[in-house]
Amino acid sequence: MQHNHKKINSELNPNVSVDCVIFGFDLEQLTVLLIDRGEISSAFGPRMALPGNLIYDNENLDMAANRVLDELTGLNNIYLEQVGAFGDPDRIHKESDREWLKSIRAEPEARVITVAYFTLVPMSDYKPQASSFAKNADWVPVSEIKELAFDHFEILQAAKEKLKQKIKIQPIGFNLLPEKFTLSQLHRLYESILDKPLDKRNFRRKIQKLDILTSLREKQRGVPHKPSLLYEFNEEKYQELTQTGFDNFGF
Amino acid sequence: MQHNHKKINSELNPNVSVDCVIFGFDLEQLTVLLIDRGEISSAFGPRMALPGNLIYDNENLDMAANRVLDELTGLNNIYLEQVGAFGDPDRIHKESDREWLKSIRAEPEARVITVAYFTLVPMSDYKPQASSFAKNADWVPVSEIKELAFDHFEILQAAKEKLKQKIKIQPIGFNLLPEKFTLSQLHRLYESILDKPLDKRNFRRKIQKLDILTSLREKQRGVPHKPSLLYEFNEEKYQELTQTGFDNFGF
DNA sequence: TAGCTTTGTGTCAATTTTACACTATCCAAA
DNA sequence: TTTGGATAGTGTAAAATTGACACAAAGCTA
Repeated sequence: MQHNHKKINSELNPNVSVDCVIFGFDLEQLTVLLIDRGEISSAFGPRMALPGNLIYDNENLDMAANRVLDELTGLNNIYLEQVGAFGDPDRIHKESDREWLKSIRAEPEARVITVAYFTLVPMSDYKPQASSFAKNADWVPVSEIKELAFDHFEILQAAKEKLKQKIKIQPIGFNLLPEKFTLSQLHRLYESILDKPLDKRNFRRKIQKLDILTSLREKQRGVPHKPSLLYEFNEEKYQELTQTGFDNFGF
Repeated sequence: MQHNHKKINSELNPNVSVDCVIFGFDLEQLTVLLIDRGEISSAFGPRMALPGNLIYDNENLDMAANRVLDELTGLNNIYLEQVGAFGDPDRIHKESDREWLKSIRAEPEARVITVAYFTLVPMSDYKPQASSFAKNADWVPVSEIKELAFDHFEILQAAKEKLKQKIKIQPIGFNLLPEKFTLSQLHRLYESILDKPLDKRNFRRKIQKLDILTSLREKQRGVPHKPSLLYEFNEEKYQELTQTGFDNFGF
């Protein structure tokens, strides 16, 4: 698959990269989009990594993050929020990482600081397509991730932390479910992100009070238990809310 | 443009800098530590800037921030927290900034992304001493700052925002007052940071409930009004609190 | 000693939080 | 067709928190 980007008249900046932590939700658990670097000749070490790469010298960081994400996974036009900068001098110098970098970078030994970004997307709308040096790109449950290339595991932890904070302040996470969803799914989503159990009744009460869900007259079908009512997310009310601002959405 | 990135100890990395937003409180208002770049030959433009400079190629970001802060202002050994990365390709290319950079940098035209840090310190404990390219270093009330060098004004805004968030989650700000302080001073501090009035009685109630203040048997002296009781900050209880974690300290 | 300035204090109503258990509905298997 | 398994859906009462609000006390100064 070919990507068509605006032509960029510049060279790569050997010292600065971006990495993207794209969270999704498979209705069971929180997932994150990873690329597979493939078998790394002689070395062992994690094959999986966050999608990321060097920036161009004349490109701003947000755009670089979007470009890199697109190049590696085919996801494009996504609002990304910064996690922070990671700049340990030897963050990319584990033996296996080094070996891999030699195969893809002009200056594999250069000091690189990276700026990490994150966001949430509805998994169903985004089917990753690996290209460039990504041998594969796919959603992986966060709970299954034990190690990643470079310092990407650390970056992932930081992104999770940001996410926890953010969900207490903004009703994100709705746009991460399919168009029609159940309150239980939303409930599970919040529990996945906050990583702790939430009382069912209290959760439902609180969410409903936000008044950003519209209940459809439609039920789940084909489930081997009492079917749930389906809900839709009300974008309009949501916009209203974020305008007014609300500090008070903690669990 | 040529970059030279051999791993020589103590070579400056031309593409990455750090900037520090050090907040203080003069018992009246929130202040921030700025350096004065002095008269910039022909150009006009803001003279004041956040203390910041390029990192060394083998130095991690946190240490770089501390080193640079020390070099420019004499403040050292301070815990700094990241604000984020700022990387607009022409963030340092206003005419007046350019001219100044020519006088202090080997590669004044290089693309530089900067990682900003912030913290709060008790002003009384830190007397800035300008050196290196800082002609002067001093505390300036945040409310008086209208413009700064480079994108530093934008960085300052972002740091203020972080600070607002942080103070709602952690009882910072105590260590920013003198050892003995009054509740009114603490009250004013919170109002300065949150940039809105807080009800006196409710504020006092809420703060006291935290149980991290010990009331001294001592009064203010020499004030032309009813003297206030003095309080001390109880570090022990504070540690306990941050352990337990508390989500619930909003105003 | 009168006046100015800031400190310090309490209550009530409204809202929010927390803890907690049982019935209803669907599917599948017997 | 009945039964069992699974999840959905629902209400209340006690406790804690929030928000609004006004006046006397203490020190200084003129």
